[in-house]
Amino acid sequence: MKLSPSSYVVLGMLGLGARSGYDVKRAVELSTRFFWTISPVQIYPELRRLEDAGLLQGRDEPRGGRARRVYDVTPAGEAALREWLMAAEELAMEVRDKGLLKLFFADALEPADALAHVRAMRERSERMVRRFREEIEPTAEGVAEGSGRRFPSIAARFGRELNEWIVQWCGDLERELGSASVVDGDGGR
Amino acid sequence: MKLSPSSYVVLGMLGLGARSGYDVKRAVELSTRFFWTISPVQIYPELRRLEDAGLLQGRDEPRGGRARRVYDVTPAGEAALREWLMAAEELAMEVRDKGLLKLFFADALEPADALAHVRAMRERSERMVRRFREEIEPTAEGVAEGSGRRFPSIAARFGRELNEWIVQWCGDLERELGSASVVDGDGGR
DNA sequence: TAGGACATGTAATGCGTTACATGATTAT
DNA sequence: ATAATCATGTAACGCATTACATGTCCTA
Repeated sequence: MKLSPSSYVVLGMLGLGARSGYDVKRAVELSTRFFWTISPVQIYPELRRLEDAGLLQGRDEPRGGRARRVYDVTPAGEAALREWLMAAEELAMEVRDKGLLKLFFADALEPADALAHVRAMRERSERMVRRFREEIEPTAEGVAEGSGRRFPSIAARFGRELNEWIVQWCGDLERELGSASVVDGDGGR
Repeated sequence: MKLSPSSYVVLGMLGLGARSGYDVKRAVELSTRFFWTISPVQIYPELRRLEDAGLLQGRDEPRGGRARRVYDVTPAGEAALREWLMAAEELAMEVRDKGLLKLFFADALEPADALAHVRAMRERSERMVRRFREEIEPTAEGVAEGSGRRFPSIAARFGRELNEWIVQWCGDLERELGSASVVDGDGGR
């Protein structure tokens, strides 16, 4: 029985206090989404698999007439999570960024259009910074105050500061491209 | 006929001077790989599709007895690339980073192990910085000197500087975590 | 009383990877 | 002679998304 990183997202979220599949879904939307997306539909089958493997203990706990199944992490589940966290494996970071991809090919555009594209990239990260500030970091800090878990908040800080860095970088590039009416031989700093 | 971003990677690489599928494969490995991976196997069917759509013109050009098919971008292909580059669409950046994911759940670890994990993340980005410096940026600068195309080099600079930023960030976090944990003293073992 | 959040799924599809497969040319 | 690189694929599989589907509870 091999678990994927997505399995550990589900397992880990239950460890952080989520009880139902729906809790996991909401928690993911406010946190790991930004560095590990899983779609809502795969959460429920994953919960079943983890229960079959003995890493979760589930029971039905309907809210009124509404079906609902809640889970607890078993000692075996906690051990499996820790084992995965400590495993020395490739930590490969994969990025799929249409913005950067288009930037790469931007020589096919007029300079003004290339500049507009960099501006769009900057604005995208500005929106992300706001999103982190207003939603994600406050939620993560709530977790820290409630349970003493500090790393969700640290990961959120990474997300915000990364996007702040991108905003800065795009701003610099905009100035570089804007002032490059004259052909320069110097590649920059 | 809808083209995916991966289609435009192939189309764009031919626009940047690649001639065969194999050329595209090598170019991707040294450039877009880091923000848009496509696996070698999907390049060849993609070339056929683009040719069927009239965006490429291919012809067989064997090297000795070795089969080889080379492609030229048609005017329709150039137009399609420009149109995609200018399209106002979501530039969604997706990141799949096991390192960050594990950091998010690192409260389940002993402080010393969490610190070791941040160190591993830093070392990963240090390797990436070297990779960019030694392979990717020189290649991209070769393109710039050869053809005047500057954006591949700008994208490479983004990759290096981003990883430099991550190295910095992880270093800061290591100091923050190191000074907080009075418990372990094996930092210099 | 209607809309949104809660709660959980199924079915079909597509995308991409892994593993496998072939064979020629060039450098050592 | 052998390894590495050039060059191009096929087949099977699995993961993940999209679209669809169902029904309850709460709030304005």
